[in-house]
Amino acid sequence: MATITDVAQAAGVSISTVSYALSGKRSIAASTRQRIMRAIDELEYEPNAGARMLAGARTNILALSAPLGPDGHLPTHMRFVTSVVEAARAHDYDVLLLATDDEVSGIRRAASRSLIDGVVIMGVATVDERVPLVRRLGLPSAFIGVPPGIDDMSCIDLDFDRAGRDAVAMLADAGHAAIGVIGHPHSYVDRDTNFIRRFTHGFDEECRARGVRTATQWPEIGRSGGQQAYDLLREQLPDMTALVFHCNEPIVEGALRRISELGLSIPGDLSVLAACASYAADELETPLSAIPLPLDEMCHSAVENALALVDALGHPKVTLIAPTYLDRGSIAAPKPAAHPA
Amino acid sequence: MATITDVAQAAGVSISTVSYALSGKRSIAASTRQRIMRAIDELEYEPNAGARMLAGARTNILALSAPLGPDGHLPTHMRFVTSVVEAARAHDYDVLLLATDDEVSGIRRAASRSLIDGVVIMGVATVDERVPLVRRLGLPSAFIGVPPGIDDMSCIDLDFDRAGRDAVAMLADAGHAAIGVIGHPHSYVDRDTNFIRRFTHGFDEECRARGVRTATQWPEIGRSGGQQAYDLLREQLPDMTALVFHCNEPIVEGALRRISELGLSIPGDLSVLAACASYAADELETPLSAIPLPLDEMCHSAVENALALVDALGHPKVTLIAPTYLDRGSIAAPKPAAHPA
DNA sequence: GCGCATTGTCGAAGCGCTTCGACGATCGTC
DNA sequence: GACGATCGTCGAAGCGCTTCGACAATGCGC
Repeated sequence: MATITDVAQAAGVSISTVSYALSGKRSIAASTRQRIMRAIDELEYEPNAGARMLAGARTNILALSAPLGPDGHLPTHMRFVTSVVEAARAHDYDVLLLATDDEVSGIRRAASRSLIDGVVIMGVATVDERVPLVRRLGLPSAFIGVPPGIDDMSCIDLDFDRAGRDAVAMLADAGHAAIGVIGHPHSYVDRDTNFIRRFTHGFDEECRARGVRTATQWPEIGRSGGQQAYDLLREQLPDMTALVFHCNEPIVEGALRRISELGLSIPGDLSVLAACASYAADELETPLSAIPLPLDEMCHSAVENALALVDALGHPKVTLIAPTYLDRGSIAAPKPAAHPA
Repeated sequence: MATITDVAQAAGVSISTVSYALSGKRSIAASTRQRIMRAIDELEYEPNAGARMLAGARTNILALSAPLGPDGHLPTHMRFVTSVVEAARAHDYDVLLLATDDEVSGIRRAASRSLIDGVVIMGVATVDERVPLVRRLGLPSAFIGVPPGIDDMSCIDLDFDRAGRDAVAMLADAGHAAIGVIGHPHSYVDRDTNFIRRFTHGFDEECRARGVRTATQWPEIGRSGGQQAYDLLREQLPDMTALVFHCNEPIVEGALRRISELGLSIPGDLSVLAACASYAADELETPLSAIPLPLDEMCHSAVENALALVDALGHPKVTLIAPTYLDRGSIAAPKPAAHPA
């Protein structure tokens, strides 16, 4: 392993000159810089991480606090994790993965050891212990998700409220007067997960404003949960002509299967919208029109937010990403005066 | 942030005494040790990671090289990642996640910066560039998976060859003479993924030894791939009475759906075995008997292997975990002289 | 020409810890 | 009593880097 001293000797300068050439914090003559860079290439020099951390108080490591509970949706989780790693790499940052159940102790440990420059926090609960922790630590932090009532933190999220409204508007504009919702597993709801509340709030408000009748089922996890939820919805809302999925793909698949078993066609008999979909709604057996979850954009923004705070260039801000719409033909006007579902 | 100097002052000893009390590398009087530990508690001291790395050449970070290709199975991947993180935590190690496409540069970077003590490598291809890299770097490395012809590395894996043999034996013992296989997506096979070759080798050898006829389909990714694979298998092996899945759950689900559509019952008309299942085969619509992938055991062993090499306590070894069997009633004797599938 | 600002480079200090070498006190054996 | 081993603790060096303060040379404006 070549050290900075080796590079300095090879380039015929002092080690501080090498350090400045790398950091750009002082002017270096072009010819000197070239000599140094050549020496670095030839010696395959990589700065020692421990020395950099100790001397410069910058580690180039972000923690990702990504607790995976027993009911977590693995594909979505993995997508988030991967996207954060990619975004961090673009800034020469590595990601230390904190995936244990007790994420508070993970953050505390890594921060207290001065091992991380900042943290990206996902899986944000309504009352999230990580908020006061990072506040107390003064740790540059970026949330993927918005804990309610928090405005002194950097948060990025889809505008779930808007998404709920848009979902209703879209279906109401197509003529639907009775819209069912299959939501996330009730275990998420029991945990008072904030994004669900925001979506539901927007959805319900828009229904009220437009005189649309609605009912929601919070299913069990898994395909059978989706099937049962659809059956229950049909009882609750017998004239339902449109269905909104605000849940992940196993539930969606279960419900779609049930719809198919009942001989209902999409969108002929039932219009379907996948709202805030983290999955590829076009790869389902029936491709669904969707309001997609802008997962990559969220992750990239979260990393930018965290690094802005690390560099003291930014201040905490809450950013909501406007929902978009992907039309895959699963929405149409309801059949006249029929009771299709 | 309290430093070791603060602790030493509070305990009335030198900083080297504090260091020895923490490391246990020199004898410390019990009363002195107590004074020190009390000071550590009161000051909430955590050692500075950079200083430890620089002074002691031990980082307490393992890298996890976990490349996720475009056809990767996200749930399985996430399970592996989580399990490695958990295993590392048990040894007070954190995990640096290298999930970028070019995993060779990730390992090289982290090692060259002396940022990691070792690396756990998953997603092992038959010809894997990471093998010569870690060999050249002399980096303590543990593979989840066995690159063929490699015996100077620490590898842990299920004994896929044995699993293939056991699958045949189990079904042949129940009386099946024609067994179909739905394997992993052909894109995996195109990549010459070694665990598939080992499973297939054991499977085919055991079929030959027992005079069992067999055919294999390598489907497209996804549910429809599973459905098509099953249909093709029925054409290839019209008297097929048993089916082995050696693939992940979307394909399994697609094939199971097709089986159900054809009005076939499991195990009455068709015996089914999930081989090397990384998913919870008991949570499928039809719970399947399975040879499970011992994912957690593999990950924990890999971490142990890596740390043994870090501590220079172990030498590279290849360990194959014997397959186990979970009976969930999806295997029975074939119907006499019928052509059920 | 003089003074000030900029460019370019240097040596030294020090970040927080680990570990080496040393020393004093105590104990056990001859 | 003398010697060697062990226990217990210390101060100093140094790990590889960043950054401070300083200095010399050069360029520009008055």
